[in-house]
Formats: sequence, C-alpha cells, structure tokens
Amino acid sequence: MNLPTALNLVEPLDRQTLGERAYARLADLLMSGRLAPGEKLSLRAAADVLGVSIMPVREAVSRLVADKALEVTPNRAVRVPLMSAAQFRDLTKVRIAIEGHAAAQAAAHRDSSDLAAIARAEEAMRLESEAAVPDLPRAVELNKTFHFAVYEASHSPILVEIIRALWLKAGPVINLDLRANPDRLAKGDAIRFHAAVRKAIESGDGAAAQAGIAADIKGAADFILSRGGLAE
Amino acid sequence: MNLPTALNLVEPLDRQTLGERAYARLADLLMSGRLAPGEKLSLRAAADVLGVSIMPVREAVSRLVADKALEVTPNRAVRVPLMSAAQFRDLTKVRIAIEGHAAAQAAAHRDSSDLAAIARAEEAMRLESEAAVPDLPRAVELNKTFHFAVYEASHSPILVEIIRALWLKAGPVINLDLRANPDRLAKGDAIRFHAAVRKAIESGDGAAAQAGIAADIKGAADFILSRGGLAE
DNA sequence: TGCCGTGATCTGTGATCACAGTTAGACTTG
DNA sequence: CAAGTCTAACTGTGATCACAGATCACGGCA
Repeated sequence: MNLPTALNLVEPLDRQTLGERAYARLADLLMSGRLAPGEKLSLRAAADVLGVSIMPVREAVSRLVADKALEVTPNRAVRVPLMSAAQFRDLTKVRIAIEGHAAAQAAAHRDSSDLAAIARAEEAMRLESEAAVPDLPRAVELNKTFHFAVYEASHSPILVEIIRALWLKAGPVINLDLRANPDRLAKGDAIRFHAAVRKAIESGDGAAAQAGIAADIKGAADFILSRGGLAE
Repeated sequence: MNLPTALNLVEPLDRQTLGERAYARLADLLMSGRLAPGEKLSLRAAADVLGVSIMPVREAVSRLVADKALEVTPNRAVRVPLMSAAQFRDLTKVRIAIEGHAAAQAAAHRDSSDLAAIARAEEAMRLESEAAVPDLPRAVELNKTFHFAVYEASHSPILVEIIRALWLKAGPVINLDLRANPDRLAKGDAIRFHAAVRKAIESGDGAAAQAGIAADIKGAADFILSRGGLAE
C-alpha cells in the first residue's frame, strides 16, 4: 500500500446509523428539558416526526429505557419517568459525589486546551445571563457546555459517560423549570459558582473545584425542590 | 373493588419481555467473564441459542452497546470490546472512586437486614475460597454477590445502577482470568479485604469501608495488569 | 508456487407485517 | 340526561423479509 498517508488519517467515522441519530435527537430533548416528566411518547409518532420507520426509534428508545431516561409503563406507554422528591434527592446526592469528583480530577489533569474551552464556556454563559433579556433555552445549553467542558478536562471518558447518563435523568426535572423561569438565572448563583470552579481548575485546586460544582448542583436542586413540583 | 388486599401487593412485575430476558442473559455472561474481550457475537446465532427471533437479541445488544459493554465495529461485527491497559486503568480509577463512595454510604445508611445480607455473602465467599478445590466460577459469582450486598446497603438505586454498568465493562477483563487462575483467590487478599469491609460497615466506619473496597478493587486490577494480557 | 479476483455466505440495519392488549369515543340503553 | 357498553384506533412487542456491505474460501492466472 503506497498510498499517501492522508488516507491513513481518516478515523473510524463512527456508525451514523439512523438509530444513532434518533438517539441523539431524543437525548438532546431530554437533557435540555424540552420533554417534561410524565410526557408520553409514541414510537410511531416520533418516527413520523423524524421521517424514518419505527425501527430506529425503537432502538433509541430501548437505549433510553435502559438508562432509565425513559420508561415503558405496564400499559405499554413510553413516557418520561415521573420523579419523586426522594428520588430527586438521591439523584442530586449522586451527582454531587460524581460530578464533584470529576471536577477535582479536572483540576489535576487539565491541559491548556481544556482551560481554554472552560474559559470560553464560562464567558459565554456569563454574557448570556447578564443580557437584558436572557435567552433561557440558550442559557440551559451553555450551562451544559460549561459543565461538560469541566468534566472532559478530567480526561476520563468513562466518568464523562456516567455523568451524561445522570444528566439524561436530571434534565427533564431541572431544565424544564429553568427554561421557563428566569428567577434562578437572574439570581446569578450559577454564574458565581462557575467562575469559582474555573479559577479553581486553573490554579489546580481540586478541593475548591469540587466544592464549586457541588454548590452549583445543590443550588439548582434546592431551587427545584423549593418550587415543590415533585410528588410524594 | 372489594377484593382482598393481597392483590394490591403485587408489584409492577416489570416487563418480562423477551428482550429483557435476552438482556439479562447476555449481561450475566459479560459480568461473570464467560465472554472474553474480542469475542464476536452474532445476532442470529445468539437468537438461535436463546430460542427466539433476532428482534429481542437486537434490543438487548443495542442496550449493551449503549453501555459500551459491547461494541459494533465499523465492519458490522458485534464483539466484546478490547480494552487497552490505559482504558483499564481509567476504569479502575473510576470504580475505586464510585464503589468506594458507595461503601462509605453503606456504612452510614445500612440497616440490620443489610448487615445480615453482607455477613451471609462474606461468609459464603470465605467458605468457598477456603475449600480444598475452590469452584472458581462460583467464587466469581459469590464475589459479585458480596460487593452488591454492600452497594445495596447504600440505599441509592442510582449508585447501584451505575456500578452495575461498570461491572458490565470490567467483567470480561477481570473475571476471565479469575475463572481460570486460582492464584489470586488462593492468596486470600480478597477474603481479608471483604472481612475488613464488613467490619467497617457494621461499625459505621465509612472511611475504612471505602479503603477496604478500594484495596480490593486495586488488588484485583493490579493482578490483571501484572499478567500483561492487555494491549498497548 | 504464489497472488489476485470473484462469488457464496454471513453481518447488522431498516422496513413491513402481525398480534395482543389498552384506550378513548360514540352509541345505545336505562 | 346520565351511565354503561362496545367498537375502532391506537400502543409496544415480536417475527419476517429486504438490502448493502464485509468476509472468506475457492479457483484461475502469472
């Protein structure tokens, strides 16, 4: 094989199957809170919207059900799971433990490109939240970008994947409110925590980074719990 | 509805679909190390073995692929992922962090029935490993039982589910060797760590429980790494 | 003897059909 | 007019068919 080396550089180009794309679409809807807890989802209807047969949707949904980001009730209805306050508290505790750990790891293992990505994400969200009329859905998206810029800096793909699954569960509960309520964003807690996390990671202070992420998560969770929309 | 209350006690009886059963079977094969890294898996062949059509197998496999417990190569072949030494180290670090955390939580939240289950599991594995000719596959199974008895005592379903996913990835690498090599079991490290973990959880010492689990995981991982079967 | 082309067979992916169970709405009945 | 009943349209699940691409072994050419 005497071909130019350029051909050797093409990466695997991971499977762009229809099922994969359907999964990405549904996962994004969940994470950003555009699907509310309790909302039903029909395979055939979703297939129609996505312009494919139900097969790719079936695969996507079965994955999300496995992740407990969706559930199929005994009556054969797919829906976003309803979360009790107790379950939400458990989820929040786990998120604080794992995402806090990831932030601490990020402070230890970040390289310069990680720092650049984190700084960029932090600034973008700060600007958006200080705007006269903040675009809430966009703020939710930027918040996600910042958090994952931090977690990616841990250089632990497995950790990042676990956190992604956690966000899949938390998204509908957390971001549904955030998309509609400017209150918490206006309060500016998240912005301050993000700045603290960024500084901690830049200076390599793992404990501070962990504390900042924990405070950010707890702040958002307490806000949700105080609004009292959760059952039990 | 004037039926006896007994009927109200039947729990949801979660969907016993064929896909669910296929998933359970394949997951068990992976966790116990009966499927080796690199081993290929044909949907149709698996469907034949399980006595169903390929549809339930497809669902099970797509779930396991989502969990990265299986992978489908660009050449359309499903196989157990090969793990590099670096990936295995990452996985081990994450396991130590998360399973250690779960053990600490177990020490804080365990009730008497948890303690009984842990004690029972610890004793069963100790007896098996002290037998003249230990049944290695059974020892692997008992090891799993003990660990999950501990994690269940954390009373955090989300944490347990995350750990299950981690074991799905680690199983083929760790238990493949353990099923064939009596060396590590004979050395008795695991037994001692388990006893320490049990005692720590009984006395409510979270730090000690965490340290014990960490040592157990690290011991097994170092054993695998020292055998040098991993690529890169 | 060594190498390359070639076709049969296998792979996962997607679409379609079939089915049992549920739901909701319209119709009938008291 | 209200309540019960029955049908028609939906639900997810499973099986089967169709297809493009990859693999591998066989046979012919150099």
